[in-house]
Amino acid sequence: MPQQPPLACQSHDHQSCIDAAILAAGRICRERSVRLTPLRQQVLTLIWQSHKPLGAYAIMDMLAAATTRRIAPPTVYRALEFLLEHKLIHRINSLNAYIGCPEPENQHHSYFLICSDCGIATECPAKYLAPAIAKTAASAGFDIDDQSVEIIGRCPSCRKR
Amino acid sequence: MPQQPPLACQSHDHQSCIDAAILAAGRICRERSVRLTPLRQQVLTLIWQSHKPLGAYAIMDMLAAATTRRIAPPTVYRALEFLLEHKLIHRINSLNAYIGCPEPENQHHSYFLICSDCGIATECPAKYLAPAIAKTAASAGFDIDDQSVEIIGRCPSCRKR
DNA sequence: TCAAGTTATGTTATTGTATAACACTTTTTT
DNA sequence: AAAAAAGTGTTATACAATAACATAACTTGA
Ligand SMILES: [Zn+2]
Ligand SMILES: [Zn+2]
Ligand SMILES: [Zn+2]
Ligand SMILES: [Zn+2]
Repeated sequence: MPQQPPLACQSHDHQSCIDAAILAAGRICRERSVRLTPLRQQVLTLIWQSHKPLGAYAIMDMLAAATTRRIAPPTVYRALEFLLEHKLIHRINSLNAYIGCPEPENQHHSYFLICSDCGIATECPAKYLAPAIAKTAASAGFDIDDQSVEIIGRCPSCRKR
Repeated sequence: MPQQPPLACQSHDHQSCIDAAILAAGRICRERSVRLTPLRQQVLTLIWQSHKPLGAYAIMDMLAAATTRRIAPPTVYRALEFLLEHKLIHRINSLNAYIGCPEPENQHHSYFLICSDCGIATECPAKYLAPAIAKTAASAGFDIDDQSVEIIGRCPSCRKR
């Protein structure tokens, strides 16, 4: 089996990840006639500071630090809600945290590999998972609305150490 | 594909689900020389009152109602921790809720089908999912520690209506 | 059997996560 | 410009989980 360590686990030009995410968000919002307001863009940018899922309260603190005034939870949660709705970010249920979607323009389900060592979470290919989930649900007569797959373990980089 | 609606979604003799769970829990605890105290058994029984995942605070309220005195969170969380440790219950991350394991004596990963209509959650067969997850992780060079699969949708009973 | 050690539960306080309700401002529409 | 809609601010509160320490109950081994 060919091993393909996720980009996020390798050292890479991360600024281009951020730039691409902001550009894509702009395109999507323009296309859908919804507003990528300064606050929403700022939250998205904060989330994209790394490939590690970020909690709502961490985002709150970063916003407060950046603007030098208090930011209340609803402000953050509304921005998160918007970003989730347009699939610009995903929620990692097992961590109560949020992470940027690297391909918001391609509709897809998000399956995650999460390293418990370095904290990086990466979306993993649907190749095997999507059909397995479809078959599992079908065999039980279930209609799928949404799905959450979170695989916790150690990423290739952390395994080496 | 043969359709096999989960037992939990059909009308069935649920008392026998409860009895079986308590019996199995007793066997397991005896075998491992750990104590299924009255509190732990009571919490397990409450969780088994239905096939719907139950939140910690709901359990707290039910305990308080049953004993007519206040029960504090740690009391419940410690019981939950014990039951989780021995795999007598599972946690549903997307709901912050807990559900009984129907086969605690067979070691297995727990994959869930959750009906957003009636609230019932059922463990689904690992047949397709386990190898798909293994392949996905292997192809990314990940070492798996733990996994969480939660498929949200509509169960066969709710689809009919 | 009784003291010592261990395990379990009680209690109070606090931290972390998320939403409700209402006020105010900005943007869009007519 | 007025009305409507969308977004943000603010306060309060609900829900989820843990920390720290006190007390009670069981186990163990002289
Ligand atoms: Zn990057
Ligand atoms: Zn790692
Ligand atoms: Zn049943
Ligand atoms: Zn249902």
